[in-house]
Amino acid sequence: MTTAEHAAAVRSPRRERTRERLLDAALDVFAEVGMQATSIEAVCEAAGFTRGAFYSNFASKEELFLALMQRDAERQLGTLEEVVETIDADSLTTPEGFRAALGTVMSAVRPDGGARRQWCLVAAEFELLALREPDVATLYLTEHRRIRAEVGAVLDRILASLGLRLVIDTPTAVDLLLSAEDAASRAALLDDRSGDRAAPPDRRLEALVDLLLAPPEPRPAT
Amino acid sequence: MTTAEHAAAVRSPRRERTRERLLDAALDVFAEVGMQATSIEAVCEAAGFTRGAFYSNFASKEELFLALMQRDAERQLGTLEEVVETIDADSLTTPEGFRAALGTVMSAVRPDGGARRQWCLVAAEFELLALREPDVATLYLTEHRRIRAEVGAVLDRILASLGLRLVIDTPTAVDLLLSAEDAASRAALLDDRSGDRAAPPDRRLEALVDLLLAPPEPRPAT
DNA sequence: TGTATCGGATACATTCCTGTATCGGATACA
DNA sequence: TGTATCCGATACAGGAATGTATCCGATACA
Repeated sequence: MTTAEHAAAVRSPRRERTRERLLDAALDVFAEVGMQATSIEAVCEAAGFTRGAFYSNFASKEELFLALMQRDAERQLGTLEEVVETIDADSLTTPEGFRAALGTVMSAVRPDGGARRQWCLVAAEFELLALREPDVATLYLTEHRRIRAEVGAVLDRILASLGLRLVIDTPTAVDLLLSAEDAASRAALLDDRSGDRAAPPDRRLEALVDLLLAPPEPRPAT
Repeated sequence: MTTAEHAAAVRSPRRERTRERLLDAALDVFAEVGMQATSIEAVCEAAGFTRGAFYSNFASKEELFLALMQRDAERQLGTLEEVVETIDADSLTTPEGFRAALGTVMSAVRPDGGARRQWCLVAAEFELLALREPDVATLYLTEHRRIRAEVGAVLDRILASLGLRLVIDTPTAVDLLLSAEDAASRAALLDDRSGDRAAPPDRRLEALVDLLLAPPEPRPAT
């Protein structure tokens, strides 16, 4: 603990490098076998260090995990802001533009490609940890509120430039969008993992966007 | 392993009782500290047994966990069917009736009260396990498909008796409803855990129902 | 290039958990 | 009530991960 406080204070380039390597390795290993199931030893081995290096940088496995979450949250917010620039460049005039822009935003918030799986798994574990430990809960919440606020602001800007407003308030819409996105990502990974190649594509997000944007009147049954 | 296969075959009342007690204890402990973090020893202690009892009933901690998930899935489907009976008794003629009936269905699928927290935590861990191990994934998926199918059937019946149909297809609507419900539950637990008493109530589900049921035209910005 | 400091490696003691083999008491049935 | 069977308790051996104390080599700076 004293060691870790020391490490937090002193910032040498060498320290920073091994911290990064440890965090990268942790992401891999945590995603593969789960954070609870991974030993500190396993992370160190994956990073090419011994436990000595670990204990001179982190006090515990949980501290490492939280550091990882924080780092990646920063990165996400960064890419989100980058993407927002891109959107501003477009001239948004049609609902199609809205859909495209929203898709861009969502894919910025939730990474894709190989990192998507890792992100999904580790984020789920972060939430799980937050559901149990109050300290982690507040950390998790503040982080997520930042992202939700950012997405909400972007959404508002897009809508304003389109001259539209949604049926429901923006924060709730953002909640719905993000939770649908998360659920859809996990469902896709589940289908993939179960070897179910014939799984139907997930229509959740598109359907939700349709509902939010251009909802027709309910029709009598045919 | 041989022991467990034996146990699976033989069904004495005594065995059944200790199995139940072990499962109940497992639910408590798993929910409290997480399934990976709990030792078999801890479950046995909570159940008032020693590890000898455990190993004569289950082969591994994972087998125990899966048995628990299966038992509670059965129970959920059971209560869901009970609730469906209740709904049929009502005379559904108004959209308000729809909202009320849908609420009943949702609360049947996702238990409330003290069990809600436990269910949330353990279900999240189940999903996480499924995201990693293919066997668990197929198990998880078949189970969830049963529930989704059941909820979808109920939804269709309700809509038919109202003479309405939704803007989007029922399966997608069910997916949206269930994932919104799950996300809202978790968010509520998170707020609770972080001690955030001033957290605004979650409007996700209501908003989604509104969107699904009586969506007005998008309005120009004021 | 010499040197002091920093940081990762090594070794060790400790703790906890697991799985199995065996024992003894409870239970069900005549 | 007697008895055979079943099942949970006990004891033991082995393994694995943790945290710490210490050491030594690399790095940065004069």
